[in-house]
Amino acid sequence: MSPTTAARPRRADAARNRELLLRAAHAAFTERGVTASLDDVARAAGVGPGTLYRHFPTRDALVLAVIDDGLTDIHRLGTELLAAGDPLGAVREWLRAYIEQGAIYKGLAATLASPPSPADGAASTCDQARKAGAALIVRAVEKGVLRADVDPDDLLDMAAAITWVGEQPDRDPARCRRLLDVFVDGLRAPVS
Amino acid sequence: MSPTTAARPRRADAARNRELLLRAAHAAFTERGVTASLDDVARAAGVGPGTLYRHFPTRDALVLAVIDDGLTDIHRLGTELLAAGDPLGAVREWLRAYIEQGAIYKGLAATLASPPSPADGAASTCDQARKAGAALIVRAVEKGVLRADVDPDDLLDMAAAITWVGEQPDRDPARCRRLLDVFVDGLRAPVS
DNA sequence: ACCTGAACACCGTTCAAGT
DNA sequence: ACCTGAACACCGTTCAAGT
Repeated sequence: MSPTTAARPRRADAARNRELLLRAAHAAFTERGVTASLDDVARAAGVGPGTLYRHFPTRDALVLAVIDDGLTDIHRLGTELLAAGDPLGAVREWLRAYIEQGAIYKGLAATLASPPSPADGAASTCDQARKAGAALIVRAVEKGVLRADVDPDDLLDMAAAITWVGEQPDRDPARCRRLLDVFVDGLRAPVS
Repeated sequence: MSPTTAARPRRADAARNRELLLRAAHAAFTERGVTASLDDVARAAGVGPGTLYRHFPTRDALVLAVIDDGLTDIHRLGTELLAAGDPLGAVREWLRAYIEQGAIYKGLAATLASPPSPADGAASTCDQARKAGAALIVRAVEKGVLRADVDPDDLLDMAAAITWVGEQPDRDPARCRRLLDVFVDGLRAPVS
């Protein structure tokens, strides 16, 4: 699926360069995190730095374009879970997927927490994904399985924050899963 | 109080340069966050870049030296709260202070969460502060006011993560306080 | 319409020369 | 023992020239 954050190039060579850049960026981000040198990315893609900037005017634009498919998956998962039952389990499962998505590149948590709004005013894929998660949280609160004082944005921020914890040195993925479980558990409505 | 992370210079001009660097770094970090240019810091202090590196071999060393007094305060607060009663309130108050300390410079959360261990093997001021907090958490668990599955390191990580949330664009301090309250509330032992 | 790559500014880090 | 500042490598970003 094509990202909503960047126009699809019309010329064949431009489309090809875009694809090469995305592949090179994925490799570089995987190895060195989202702060990887953009010069290196351009070199690995076999294009000049100017071409990279033409396709992706900011680092965040490149990062979000690279994970666009993943964010689409998160969005779809959210709508599917909303259609099914189990409001609390849905929140848990979606948050887990959101956190896992953030864990693929070091430094990604900040971009997920504050995705730059696209210039055209449309909602970015990241925004759409987060909205799907927020809808699940709202339902869980309305159904009375999450505490009434839970704010969807707060919960999304905390999920990104847990991803951030996983980016720190010497934290294993198990710690993030445990943090999420402990956290969601603490937000369950008391069975009064 | 002198930091444990760097040797105190013997010569008067060296001690003075160290002080000038700390002041300049504080100003730069306040304005631009902990990623402020070290060249700028050296220039503002009126010394060459080599002098900065001689006093503070890494950026983290400089950052931790600048906030050393603040960390000492956090440490002292921890020991005082441990001597007094109210195990749950003590944890809450200490975490609030820890989070506020992390909020003084943008980007500080990561350093607080993973302070580099000093070469001499001694505990850094940051380590000592965190240990004081961990002791409060352990007591609260033992007294049965926090859930038994709460791990001190997990809680310290979550506090740093909340600080990190506050570093993101468009999050006001009220959000961090609310996050901490919601979080600690969720970790309270059920009054069975 | 798009690409190239030189050019510029900036930054981190080291180190030879100095006092 | 400590300082200076030149030097080097690297990176982000722009833009004139090209196709």
